[in-house]
Amino acid sequence: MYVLPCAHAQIQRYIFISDKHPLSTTQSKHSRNVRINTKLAGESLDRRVFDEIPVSDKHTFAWNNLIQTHLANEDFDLVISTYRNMLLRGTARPDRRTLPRILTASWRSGDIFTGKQLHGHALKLGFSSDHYVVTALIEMYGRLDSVDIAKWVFEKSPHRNPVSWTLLARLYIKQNKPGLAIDMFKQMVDSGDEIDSVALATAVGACSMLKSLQQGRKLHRIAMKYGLEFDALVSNTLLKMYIDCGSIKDARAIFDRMPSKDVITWTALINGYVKKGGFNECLKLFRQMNMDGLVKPDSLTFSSVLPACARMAAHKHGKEIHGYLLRSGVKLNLTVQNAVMDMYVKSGFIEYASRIFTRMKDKDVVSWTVMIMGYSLHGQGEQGVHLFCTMERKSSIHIDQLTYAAVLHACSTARMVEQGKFYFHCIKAPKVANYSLMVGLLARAGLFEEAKIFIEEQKVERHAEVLKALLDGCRNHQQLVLGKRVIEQLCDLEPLNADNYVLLSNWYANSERWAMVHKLRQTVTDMGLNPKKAYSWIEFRNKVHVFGTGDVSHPRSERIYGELQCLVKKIQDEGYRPNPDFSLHDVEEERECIQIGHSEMLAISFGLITTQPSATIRVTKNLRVCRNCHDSAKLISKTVGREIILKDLNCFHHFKDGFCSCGGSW
DNA sequence: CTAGGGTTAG
Repeated sequence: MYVLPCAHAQIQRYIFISDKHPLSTTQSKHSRNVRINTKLAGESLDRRVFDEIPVSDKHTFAWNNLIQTHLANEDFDLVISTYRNMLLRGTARPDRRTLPRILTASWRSGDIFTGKQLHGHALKLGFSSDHYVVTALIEMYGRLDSVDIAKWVFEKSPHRNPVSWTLLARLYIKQNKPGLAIDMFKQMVDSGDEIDSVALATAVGACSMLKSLQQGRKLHRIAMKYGLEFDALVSNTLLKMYIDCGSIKDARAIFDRMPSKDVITWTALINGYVKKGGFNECLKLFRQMNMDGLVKPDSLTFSSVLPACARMAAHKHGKEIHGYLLRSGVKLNLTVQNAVMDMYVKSGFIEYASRIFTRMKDKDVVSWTVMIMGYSLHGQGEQGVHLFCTMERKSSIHIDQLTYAAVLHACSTARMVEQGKFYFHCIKAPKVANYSLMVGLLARAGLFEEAKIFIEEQKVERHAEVLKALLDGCRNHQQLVLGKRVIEQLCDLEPLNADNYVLLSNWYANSERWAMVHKLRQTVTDMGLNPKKAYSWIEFRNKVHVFGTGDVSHPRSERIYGELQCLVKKIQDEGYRPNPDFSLHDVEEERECIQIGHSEMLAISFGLITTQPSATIRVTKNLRVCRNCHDSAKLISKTVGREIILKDLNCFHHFKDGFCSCGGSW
């Protein structure tokens, strides 16, 4: 730490003014050091006061420039030592442009001691009402956790300006008190002071935190009144505010009205659509942005659009965007690389993801998590657990909830019950997702008693997510009695979720209790609920072809059904028999439909007739694949000699040579 | 020659 020369005793008095001065509380310890160190600073200095330093603008200008250079290089210690030398030489007085720079250096290097000395210098030099010096002081105290002093300086300053108001509002935001930040802004408006775009944007940002659409709209009106609505900063924060407050419609409205949009504008809206699940809209926007050609996407834009591809498993779009990313010259930072990796994992190309992962020099916790989860999703649980161990051994990465969730998932996939328990106990404050994974792990391994005890002990029986994990186990192990109990608990817990009644209805249908089936169906209709519909899709020639259950709307329907009938006949000749049990099936329309009309089979059939022989078929389904379709797909992969990759709600099924990567549990 | 600001991945 540097100690600044405090030449005159008077200066020290300015720093440590009195008991009432807010600075005084933490001072007593330091004041002795100051005196000792002041002596060390040099004999000659004791005789010199700021007043005796000649005023020479030319010299001060030179010092300021030197200081500015060091500041730009982030050499904060050098900034402070240069200032020290400036004082020791005594040929140039610090001016109102000098102090803010030194103050910046002091907070940037976390040095409040120097900051407080500078405060003294500012007073002595007569800058206590200079805007730049005062705001630099407020910022310094605020940044160095002396919020009360920052407020004190603000209150005592004779002229307040938008910068000082904004700094204070930001202090409230940092303390997670957005309401007070907005109050600050309102006071500023009421005080009649001029307001500017940064102040307004800060207040709008506080609305984002509050998620208050009402407050946000008020600020929007103020922005319009002051003619700041289409200031780049203001309109971008308004756009983000509408997204954070859940109104993508308002966000879109301001976007459409903005006369000029920059990369942040586009990225914010693209991201807004992704968060809402509007993946197609997001891709459309990304395309439009590139077609317009006025704005180039940056790494943040790519990091926003890639997850949309991942979530849709739109591998062709994803690959295309990856190619565009490489050609664009955008820097491949960790975030983008992780997003690319995840896109490949989620669209079925685990081997591409793995290759990128291996070549990455720097990996962070997200990179590892994506890859561990990736292996698990693709049925390679052991690989995932192995990778987790490697990570623990090789790097000092801080493992968080999501990483543990990934390794628990991998243990579940690999049926590694003991390891799973071990990792679960490593989690410091487990979340519901972690409990669910643990229940899923036990249930998948057929340890239903243990799962029940676990649920009771951890008191998580009131979480639908946990019960659904248990139900998945029941489904895989055909535990009809327990399954029904779980379904009833689910109906109890989520009475407005139509899917639970579908489960129950299917259970009754299986035992041919049609009265109950009709009653449940009536209940769903009466409550105005909509059970989920199943559909599957496949990309072909840059178009997504979507199929519903029993869908005959596709132009090539006849051919699709013909091919399917042919294939089913073939596998039946080889001994395949469908399973009549649909008791725990979770889509009603599918239970009723003949298996040949299930959406995943239609998509697979379409894939088979449209692609090269031996090409891999990639299909995605929005819900879980049905057991009969699953078993048929295994046999079909063998009959036609093709790999079929089917992504469903929970995982990827790689059907090849009559086997599936999921090992029969999903 | 000086001050406060907006978009990103599991």
